[in-house]
Amino acid sequence: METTCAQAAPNPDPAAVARLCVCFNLRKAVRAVTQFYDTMLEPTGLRTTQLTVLVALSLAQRIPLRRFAERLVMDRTTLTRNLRPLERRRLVRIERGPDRRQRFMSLTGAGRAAMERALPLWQAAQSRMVGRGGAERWGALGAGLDEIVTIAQQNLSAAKSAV
Amino acid sequence: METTCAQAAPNPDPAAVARLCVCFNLRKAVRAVTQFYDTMLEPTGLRTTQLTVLVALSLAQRIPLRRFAERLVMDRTTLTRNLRPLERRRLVRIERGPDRRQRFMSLTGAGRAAMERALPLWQAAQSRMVGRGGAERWGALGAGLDEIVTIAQQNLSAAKSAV
DNA sequence: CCATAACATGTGTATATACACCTTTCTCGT
DNA sequence: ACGAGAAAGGTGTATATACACATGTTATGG
Repeated sequence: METTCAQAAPNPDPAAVARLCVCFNLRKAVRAVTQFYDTMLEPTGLRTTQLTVLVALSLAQRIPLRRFAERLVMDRTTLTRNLRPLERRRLVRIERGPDRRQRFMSLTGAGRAAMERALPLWQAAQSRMVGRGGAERWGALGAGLDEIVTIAQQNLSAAKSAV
Repeated sequence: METTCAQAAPNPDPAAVARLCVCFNLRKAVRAVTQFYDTMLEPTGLRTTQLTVLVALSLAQRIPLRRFAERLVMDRTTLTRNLRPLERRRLVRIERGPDRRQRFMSLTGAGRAAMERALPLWQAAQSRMVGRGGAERWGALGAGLDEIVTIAQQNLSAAKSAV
């Protein structure tokens, strides 16, 4: 037998919200993990965010800012600001293309060298996170995260177009 | 047959780093998810981070700052700054206790009301993320995130004590 | 009782993140 | 060829995050 209709949905229980919220749990995890990776990378003077920019850039030489931001699932203007410290340290180079609106980014020699120096420390941090035999378990989690990115992006554009 | 020993470990392949890095994948996911939740919560004037602070505070009235920060896996000083906008809007109250070093935080009536107004919107966002029948799959992911927090914290203190 | 350590918190600074708005440059229809 | 709109990017502002350092407060050993 069903409840007799027309009850207003009650607000969710705050304890359940705290336990179940996808966003909260992800943010909590990212705080813990970023602190650890950043500590491990500290001798290189690079943060994890900066290393990932260098790594992604090493895979896509001379890419315009907008496409690079999309690839990183990062707001365009966030990428602009994140490049600032790397540019100051001459690890990345930004040049105009023939279409003078576009800016093309690429790694400098110093940038590639800094990345190479940092990779062993990244490997150490990564190994301690995934541990022995963690490959399968982390594989599932990584796939879940990829899926989450897709769903969140679909939901976001649905929410925006449903003005 | 094994390789003849004594090769220096080669640097990891940048493509593998980008694909496998726990920190990078988490941060990417958190960007996408936070954007979606924040968009859904936009009518309330609260961000997801702020809502989670209100929710957590509703579960722990009059808690000192340090303990609250630990519970959220958040740096103490980060919490101080995150409280600022909520305090300005009179959603949380901060008072000294008998031990005059401590600050006790608690929700105001307005804070509780703002939380109650935001919860339905949070529920809508959450439902769209976990989807139909997503409970089990998200359950596994949530457990994985909890585990990641534990491992990252253990690794962090190990790294810090191993000066 | 006082000096010192331990403790709780705030501040200065730097990066990470994204929205709203603006400027510059290109494209395309007429 | 020109003007409207699209496209690429930057800036102003606000929050989120955390480390190094500074301040005030309590506990504690002599």
